Amino acid sequence: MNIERVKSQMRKGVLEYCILSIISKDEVYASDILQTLKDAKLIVVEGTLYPLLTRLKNDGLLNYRWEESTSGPPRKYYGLTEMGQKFLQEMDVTWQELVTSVNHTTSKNKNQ
Amino acid sequence: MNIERVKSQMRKGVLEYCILSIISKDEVYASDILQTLKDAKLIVVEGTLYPLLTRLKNDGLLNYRWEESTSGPPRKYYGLTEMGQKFLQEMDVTWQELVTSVNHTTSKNKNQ
DNA sequence: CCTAGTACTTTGTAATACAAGGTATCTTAA
DNA sequence: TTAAGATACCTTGTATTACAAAGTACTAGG
Repeated sequence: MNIERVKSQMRKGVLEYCILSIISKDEVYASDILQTLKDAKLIVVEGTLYPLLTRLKNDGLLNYRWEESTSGPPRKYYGLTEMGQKFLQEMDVTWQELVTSVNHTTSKNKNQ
Repeated sequence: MNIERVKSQMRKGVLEYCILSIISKDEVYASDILQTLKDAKLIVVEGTLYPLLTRLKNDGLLNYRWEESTSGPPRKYYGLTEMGQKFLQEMDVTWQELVTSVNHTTSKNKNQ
């Protein structure tokens, strides 16, 4: 048991939410997403992200288009589907509710 | 893919944190914890909680004492060890950092 | 071509939440 | 005294999924 495992656990739950949110702002490809998450200290590795993107696509929340790159192989640029946008809105609510619940449960005041 | 799965996912990451926090406020037994979590809309079932309490105890974060009940079999009342208290403090920080990271990542403003 | 860099994919493993069922203890009431 | 119901704790099997590590494929530059 160490704090890193806890951090990893907490991250898991919000990964999909953060990824959908990142994609909602701009068409991006995997490396962009990794960099954005890294900047936000939400560390994720390739082997986690790629299967997750595939899953979200198969669930109809994402779509993508191939785009040529001037510095390597072509990239998959992801965007939100209409369904993805609706889902993201629900996740916004879910996240806010979770924050409220956790802050309430963990508040120092015993009788709350 | 449905929003319930997402909620469940998000809950997972903070379960240990909430449970340690609940125990830090008062000596409680499993049913107390379940009720507190339920009140906070952090639904958990027995089959999840018991193994988790055992794990936290084996990791040295919790201890317990048996106490007779006037309305059924004896109960295990859990308390935090010194190590558990320290760990809880680290989790407080970890949770705050996560909230900051997620809110940052999912803010509507593209350039933040 | 060969090497280095970039991008995407796959495979195996470990962790763990949950559903469902099980065991043990205690109280109550006939 | 015993059967039924309630309470409390525990176990097993399954599915999900993050991660590490290794693999495949494409491009550019010398």
